[in-house]
Amino acid sequence: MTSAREGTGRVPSPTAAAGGPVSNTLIRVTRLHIMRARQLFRELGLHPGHELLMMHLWDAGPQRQSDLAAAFDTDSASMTRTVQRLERAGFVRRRPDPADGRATLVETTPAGLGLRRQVEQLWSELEAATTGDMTPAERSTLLAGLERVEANLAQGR
Amino acid sequence: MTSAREGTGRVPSPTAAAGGPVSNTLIRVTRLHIMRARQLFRELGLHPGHELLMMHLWDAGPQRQSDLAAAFDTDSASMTRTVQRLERAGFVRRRPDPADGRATLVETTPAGLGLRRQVEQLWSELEAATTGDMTPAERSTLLAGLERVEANLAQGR
DNA sequence: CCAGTTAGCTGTCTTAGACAGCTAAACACG
DNA sequence: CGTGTTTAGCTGTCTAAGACAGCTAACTGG
Repeated sequence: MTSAREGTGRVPSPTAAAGGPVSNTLIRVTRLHIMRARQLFRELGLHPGHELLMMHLWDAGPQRQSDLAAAFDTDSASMTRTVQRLERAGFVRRRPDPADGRATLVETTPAGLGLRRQVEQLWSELEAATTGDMTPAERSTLLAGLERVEANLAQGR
Repeated sequence: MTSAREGTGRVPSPTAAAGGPVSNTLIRVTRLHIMRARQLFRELGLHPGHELLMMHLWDAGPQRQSDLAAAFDTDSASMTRTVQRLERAGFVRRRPDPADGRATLVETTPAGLGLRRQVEQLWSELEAATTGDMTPAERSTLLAGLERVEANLAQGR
């Protein structure tokens, strides 16, 4: 492997750049992370991503579906069905927005609220499984790097 | 509303999830990363994940489906359909494994090979969009952190 | 009041992953 | 040699996500 980087504009093939690219590793890490999350939350009856929606509701209180769709950067159609699934599972309920006859407010049910402790517990376990062996300094370095990446990817959308 | 495109895309912070919210940030980064990848590869007719399969075939040559399933940590049924889709798109073909009558070898077609340059180009663009503003040192710090996380998550599966 | 916009729902399409059941080939062992 | 087991792959079914189109009902601004 030549340490000399070619300045000719040809970027070295990612496949040849063994172990190199962040994207590659990020994809692998992501896969593992989501698998672990799925495994942790499945026993609560939550599908991956739904725990985030529940956490949002716990934090922010009743929300209109349109706000939820915006917060999770998805489509109102997708959010409709996600909320329906959570409603069927008994974790959220909907009621008409008194301030706007078109809108519905989504809020947690008591059953959904009862999940909170467990979800937060599992969330901590997930975090521990992810960064458990890191020092606070290492963790915050990683976090800073991820936030750099986030800012990079968020720009130019 | 249907738009939701103007949303911040930020997944709300998980309560007071004590500790380092690496998981949270990872999820947000992942979402952005996959969206960018989708956007880049869509024009080639590749769905997210398929480019990885193609890269694997380019690097490793013809592979049995069972090996592909193992390499991508999925099951043979899913791999069957993924390969069928890529076959329908004309990027791979299958032929019986001469060494084992039960197995089929998956290999790139000329059309698939013709994609290689473009995929590698896009892959570089993705990498640049991800870490473009980082110094090599920062990039390798991030990579090391991600690999730590990968090792953490891989253990105990 | 009317036109245009917004909120939400439904239908349809494509993809993904999981799981079960099936065939056919390979293999191991008595 | 034959028989039973394992392996490779396909198909069907279920659930879920995301995109897109079309629709109704409600709100809003002129």
